[in-house]
Amino acid sequence: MNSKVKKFYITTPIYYVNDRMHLGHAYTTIAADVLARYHRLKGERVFFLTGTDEHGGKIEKAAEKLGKSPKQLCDDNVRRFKKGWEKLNISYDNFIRTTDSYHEEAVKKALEILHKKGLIYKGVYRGLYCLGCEQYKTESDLVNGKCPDHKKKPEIIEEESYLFRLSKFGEEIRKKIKQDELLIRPEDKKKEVLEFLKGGLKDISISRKKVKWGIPLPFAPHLTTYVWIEAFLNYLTGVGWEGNPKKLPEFWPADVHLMAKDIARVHATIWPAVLLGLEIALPKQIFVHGYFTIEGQKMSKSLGNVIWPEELIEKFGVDGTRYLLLSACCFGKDGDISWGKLKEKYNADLAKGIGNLVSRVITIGETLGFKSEALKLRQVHSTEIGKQIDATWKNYERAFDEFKLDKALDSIWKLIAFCDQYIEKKRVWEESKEQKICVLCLLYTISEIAKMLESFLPETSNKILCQLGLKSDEKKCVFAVEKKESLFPRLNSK
RNA sequence: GCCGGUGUAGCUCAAUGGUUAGAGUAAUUGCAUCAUAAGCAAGAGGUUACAGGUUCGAGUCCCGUCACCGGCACCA
Repeated sequence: MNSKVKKFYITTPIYYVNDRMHLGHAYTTIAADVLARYHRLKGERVFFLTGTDEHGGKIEKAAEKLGKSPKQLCDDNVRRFKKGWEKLNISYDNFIRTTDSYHEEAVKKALEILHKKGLIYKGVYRGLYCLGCEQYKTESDLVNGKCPDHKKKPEIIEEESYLFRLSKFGEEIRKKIKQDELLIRPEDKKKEVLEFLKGGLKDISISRKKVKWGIPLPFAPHLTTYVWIEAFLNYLTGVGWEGNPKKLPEFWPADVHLMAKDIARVHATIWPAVLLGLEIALPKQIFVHGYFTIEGQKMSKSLGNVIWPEELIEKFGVDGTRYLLLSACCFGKDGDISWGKLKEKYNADLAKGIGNLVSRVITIGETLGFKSEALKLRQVHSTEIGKQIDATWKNYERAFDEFKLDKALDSIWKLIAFCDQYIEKKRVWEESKEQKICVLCLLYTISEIAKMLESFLPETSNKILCQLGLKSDEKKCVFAVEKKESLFPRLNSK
């Protein structure tokens, strides 16, 4: 393997499989896919990891409710996740399940190491336990000192427990985050984490006595491992780590862990602490994106305002869904969506934007009989259109470097608008001396747009290149245009 | 309650303390007819949540209030 080629390792969180795939899962994963595709396009060696988190009390309970074994429940839901990712064109390199034996084996080794180093020690966990919920509660869970679900006062229970010396690493982690050795983006999330770390970290219990569905602790097999501790390790085992800190996978450290804001804090505390404990390099970056609200309200099943990814795909198509989610807001901030707004944007940007542009240019190309029409690239470079394309590539790449996915899309759409203006200005549908070269330049620009779209809308990108009948080498492009069906049919009122 | 964030055009969002607060979109008007009735252009649209303060100058900094969002460690 050529070590001079840059590598890019990106992860999504592993999703908890107690329920089906929702919009948040889809958003993170699509974003990760776009980034992975972009870096592949740049010729980098890319590894894109996603997967599922399958242990823990919640799964145990959900399975019990359905009369299934936990493993069965996981298998069923994993199938649904994978189907969803296939539908959305997610180009992951590995789908890890925390029940995979290679993961479990490596986790046990890691725990042994931490135990031997004294970073895991035996102690007692004291907590408020609600017999009704069969769960420990925090003070903030309680209403008037009682469990809100069972209206009962929880009991104080002590149980044998193994604790991880998280407290030992707080200061070191704070320094690394402050100095961007562990980069947390956007900036406000970094601030939030730093503020939290100021107060220091407490040791956490990493064993569970009452949860049976989990990885047994190697030094106390009657207890299972707390899910976070083992789940994080997927980022290592997913690229082939076998539990030896001296033998790290070639893709480690991760270039970026992508996630929603709810789990940013644990990723910025427990996970780095585990790595420091194992003396393994920290990931380079944690990138945190926001949530979607629906018409200003939190999405929730009880409000009945949930938008499922499948519904989006049905209405807007796969690429429509990918586009609408990523362009809905500034990547890294919260966004608000509604069916009305989504439809408006679909029509404006996809049907009337890229769809109509491709349609009109292809028609003109066909009318002119472009069955094998060559354009020498040097004929474009010095023109206004060539300059525009160069500028667009620059903006596009700059946006990607800063994870501004919405800005990258913006830059493409500016080029689309430029093409429409150009068509108008040159009146390219009319016969003239420069008509042919103008249309060829437009076809070329559209082929460049298709290349830029590959990361975001792989299917559309393909369809465009197919209609252009593009064959190219370093010096020229040859077009054999053929009109096909609309890229994004306009949606009418409904 | 504590910690952090957000609040800018009808909607989605921009704006290192420095011209007259900008884009896109929607609506309006004019032009165009290659195109999925799509395109181009123009005007209009603002008490920057509210109230005070610092400053020659505040959307930006400080104080307070309100609204919304997230986190608060055994749910993951």
